[in-house]
Amino acid sequence: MATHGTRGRGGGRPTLEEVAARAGVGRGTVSRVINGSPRVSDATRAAVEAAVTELGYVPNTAARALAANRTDAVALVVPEPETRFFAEPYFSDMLRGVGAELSDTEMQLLLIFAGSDKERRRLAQYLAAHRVDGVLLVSVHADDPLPDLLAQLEIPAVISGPRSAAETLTSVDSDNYGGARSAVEHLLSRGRSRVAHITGRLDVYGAQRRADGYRDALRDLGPGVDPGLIEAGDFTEEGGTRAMRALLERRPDLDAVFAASDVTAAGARHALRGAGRRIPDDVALVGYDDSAIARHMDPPLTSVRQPIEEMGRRMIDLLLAEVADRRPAASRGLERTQAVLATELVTRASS
Amino acid sequence: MATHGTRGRGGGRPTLEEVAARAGVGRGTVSRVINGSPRVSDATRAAVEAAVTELGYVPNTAARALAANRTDAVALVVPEPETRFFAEPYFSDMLRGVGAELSDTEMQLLLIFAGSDKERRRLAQYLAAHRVDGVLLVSVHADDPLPDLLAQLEIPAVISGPRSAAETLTSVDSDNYGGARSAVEHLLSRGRSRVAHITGRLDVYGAQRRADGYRDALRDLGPGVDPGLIEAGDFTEEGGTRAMRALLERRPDLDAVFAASDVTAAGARHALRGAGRRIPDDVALVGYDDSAIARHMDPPLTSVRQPIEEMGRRMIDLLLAEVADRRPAASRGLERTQAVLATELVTRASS
DNA sequence: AGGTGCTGTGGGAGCGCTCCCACAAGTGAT
DNA sequence: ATCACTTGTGGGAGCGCTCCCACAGCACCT
Repeated sequence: MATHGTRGRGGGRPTLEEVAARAGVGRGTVSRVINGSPRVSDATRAAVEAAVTELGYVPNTAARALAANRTDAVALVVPEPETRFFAEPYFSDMLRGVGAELSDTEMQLLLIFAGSDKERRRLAQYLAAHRVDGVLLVSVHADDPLPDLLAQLEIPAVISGPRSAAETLTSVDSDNYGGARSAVEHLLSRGRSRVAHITGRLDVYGAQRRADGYRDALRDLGPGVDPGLIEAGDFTEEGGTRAMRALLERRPDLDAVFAASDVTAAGARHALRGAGRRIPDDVALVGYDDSAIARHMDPPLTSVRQPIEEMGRRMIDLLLAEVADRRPAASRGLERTQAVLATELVTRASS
Repeated sequence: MATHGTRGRGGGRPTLEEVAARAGVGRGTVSRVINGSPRVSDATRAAVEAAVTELGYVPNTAARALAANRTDAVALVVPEPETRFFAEPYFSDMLRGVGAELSDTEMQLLLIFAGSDKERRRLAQYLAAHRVDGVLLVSVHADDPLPDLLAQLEIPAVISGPRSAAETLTSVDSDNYGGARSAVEHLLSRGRSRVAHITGRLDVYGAQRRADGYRDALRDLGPGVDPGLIEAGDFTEEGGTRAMRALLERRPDLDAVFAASDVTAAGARHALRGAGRRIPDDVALVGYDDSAIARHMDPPLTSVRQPIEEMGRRMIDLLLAEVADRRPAASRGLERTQAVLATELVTRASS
């Protein structure tokens, strides 16, 4: 409203050039100060900083992005509808870790849902436009084309659960195999011998690894693997109930169940109650994730805790390193980075 | 690594200029096609579109932002820690509406939490850099400086619950007054005459309006207002319990309670049970929000439903209109826009 | 025939930065 | 004194767009 000059000049935000004039230095020098270059004398730096403060200078992100060819933003891509995102504490824990690690950075975090086909097309467009410097991928299914798209566009990316043992992307994972083993070992050590397993969706690598851990623990420390004690679930409550019913039908003498997720365990509990089995007296139950469900279940559920928040932090660390190198790990031709974080068994009344 | 030319040329993404050359037209014409200007002949448009497809051209957002001085992004700012965001279905419903409305747009949605002081400083910096074209504000307290900052920066903004009757920002709200009235009318029509009210945080305008609706309904249709039947709550469960105990002590003969939120009602229920009152036989209970809590309560809770998803949609509509006008509603000097959406009473067993 | 509009088009100027080359001034070895 | 480097600095050249002015071509009026 107070503007009048040549063409809106004066009312706008100060530019680098104006800061330079004010500080009595050149444009390049101001840029160096702003970007923390060490090649500036203390006196000059102080003068520039004063000018920045006086003018209330804030860099223009668009100009910087154009000139430097980077966006200072990374995306957390969730290939699920919003609903699941909110329903599962996994995501919120991850987000907390990511946000915490990013908070002492200039990086901006974008949260992108790609649940529907439409959203996925938008995302593809978005990535093609290189609107982010890097991508964090969580909960990706084995057949998802997203990782390949990212590789093709040469966008740095870190995936939270590898799609397979041959994952090419940099990945961060918790020790699903070890976590499952510790759960089964725990059950065996409590004197259970007929330990059943309700798996997760077996097209998810982590679910396979949990099943592997279950099998190996029984083979190494227990009575061996009985295929009749394994039933496929899908990480859902209904799946857990259905699988538990099938197991009870097939092996009515089972005395313990290791479920691939807490939600699955909740479903299993429902079927067990329906069949009149007491937990843990008749059947011990162990879940996976150590989510709120586990704590609030009746009886409270023994569960394998994953350090999800820390996984988020590690993912950002690795991603920022790749971004700093200006290209994805794969195209550097080096061995891939696969971080695996330890899990912890949280023992409660259900086992 | 396959690059060698002048300076990385050829390996990069195609530019407008290259598309223009390919289509045999000028740069300006391609720009017009990309931006859907009507001033292009059909033949030319087709040629350009073909070139775009062949080259796989995707506009460079940074360049566009710099030249056009807009970002094609709006932010949903949540002045709460992530935790609350995930805990309350309010936000996820809102997000769904916003996302849905935005999905046929080129606009990008950013989700920004500003719970801590540190986060708020970052946000201020972010807004000062004009990294978004507009802002959606939800759940803002009366003394929050954010709206003023936005006004000062002349950034279009829409707020989800006005801070007061004198709100200067464009706002979208549900009819708190009418919703409260309908709740009380419902209780009166069921033959209750000593209807108590546990308010929300009274520094939240919506909570004031609910209290107003409660009072007016009793004055107009019932036995009048008894101040002893009103107790301040704070939207929390503990607050509900505490307030309910105080009410029972003061007016042991009350026969109905209208709580300013479902969570508050859950707290009230706890106190009522503790005092041996049956719901609804002795005391009828009505909540507000129609959240998951209401459906799962025992007995299921009658509650006032707000059309949150639609509120999200309306907010985006209004915001995009302001953004299109290139300035906040306030600085256009016109009357402010205040959308108020109707609520709906969902009757269940608690009343 | 000359105006007076349109419509469609080309391309210059400029958005505010970063990158990098050029160069002055200082430092120390020869 | 000379050379070789290092340190700090200025400013040109661009990044890839949008905006807008200029202008050609054409229709339709006087």
